[in-house]
Amino acid sequence: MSRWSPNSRGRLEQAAYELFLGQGYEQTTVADIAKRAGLTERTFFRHYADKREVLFGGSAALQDQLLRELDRLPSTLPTIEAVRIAVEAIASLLHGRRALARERQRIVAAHADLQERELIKRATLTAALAQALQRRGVPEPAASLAADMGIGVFYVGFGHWLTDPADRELVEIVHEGFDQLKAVASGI
Amino acid sequence: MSRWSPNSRGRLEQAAYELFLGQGYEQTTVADIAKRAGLTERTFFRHYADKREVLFGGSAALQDQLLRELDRLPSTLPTIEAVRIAVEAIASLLHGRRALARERQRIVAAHADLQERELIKRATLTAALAQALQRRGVPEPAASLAADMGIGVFYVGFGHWLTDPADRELVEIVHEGFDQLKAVASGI
DNA sequence: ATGTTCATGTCAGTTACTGTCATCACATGG
DNA sequence: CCATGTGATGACAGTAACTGACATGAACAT
Repeated sequence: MSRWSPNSRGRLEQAAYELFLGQGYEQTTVADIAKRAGLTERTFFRHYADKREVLFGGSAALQDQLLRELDRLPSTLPTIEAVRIAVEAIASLLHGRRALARERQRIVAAHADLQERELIKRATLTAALAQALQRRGVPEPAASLAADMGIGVFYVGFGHWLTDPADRELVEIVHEGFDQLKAVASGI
Repeated sequence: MSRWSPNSRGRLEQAAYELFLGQGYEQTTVADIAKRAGLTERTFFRHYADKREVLFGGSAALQDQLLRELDRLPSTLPTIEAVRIAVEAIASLLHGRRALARERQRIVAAHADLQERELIKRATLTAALAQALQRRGVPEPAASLAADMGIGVFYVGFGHWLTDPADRELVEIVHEGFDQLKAVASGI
């Protein structure tokens, strides 16, 4: 058997969530998190570049899925349709995780430095999408605009998904978001 | 005469710029900055919430000017025109400071944590503008959209201003940016 | 067997940031 | 002219985020 318990990264993430929710983000030290995960502080920083990053482990998966989905699509598709399908793919990734997402949102909303991190993740995602669209042959500035709109629709929908009392699925909300976007853009 | 030399905040800012440019942002400690300004580290943190903030002293002035200019304008003006005039007002605030802005940009571009701060400043500015527009009677989501567009035009123009070899004034660039925005929005 | 790799531990160090109290020029009011 | 704030700064100790360097030992390859 292995020298160390498996999935140390996941254990760190889980420990962090438990402590952040139980005693607050600021009141939780990295040493606390590591201890609860049965590891040392030094090892935490081998898995996460800094304390905030433990709350953003999912964004890499999101970006991967977005780009992979885009690659699967025929390049004959209109740009906005390709973006819609790719964004809906990452929306479906969050299926059944609304409670978790809400808890995470509560933590992030309460701390300015976490919001900073969220903004740069969004900017990175947008830039990656814009670049992928350019690789598909979409010229500038259409690629950047389409990326902005697509990620914008995703985040707006995400906010609704978290706060709306009705529990519609995020994919649905995002789908309708694109309908509305088209309506606004065509001046209806 | 006064017990302390005047303008300690300004001295801290100047010292910070000199050191950041001379020996790099990371290599410069807050103690270094304070010492060069003839103050102590503790006093630095009384003027700036953290080390990064010393590079963002101007954004408060920007926001003030933006909102003040907007208040001066008659509410009969179309929303986009009001936004244009207010944004052009803050663009004129940077007149003659291009060299300084370029140096600052070089520092910010090289450090992810500074970019995070820049993004949240932009988001704050956008939110403040959207709120001011709502106070003028602009309904949602038009207020938020107009704010996004206005600040977007400003930042895109700012980027061109810094990188373009031709030295057109920022106000001009921003003015034309709004023209282009209108053209794109009306489907030309 | 033997060497290598790789995730982790250990430990010492730096630096950003905070709380608390002292100091003392200046203003203000009597 | 004296007493009494007030406000910006200094002094100092402390916490916690983050880093560099080296050690360890199970797993794995040869």
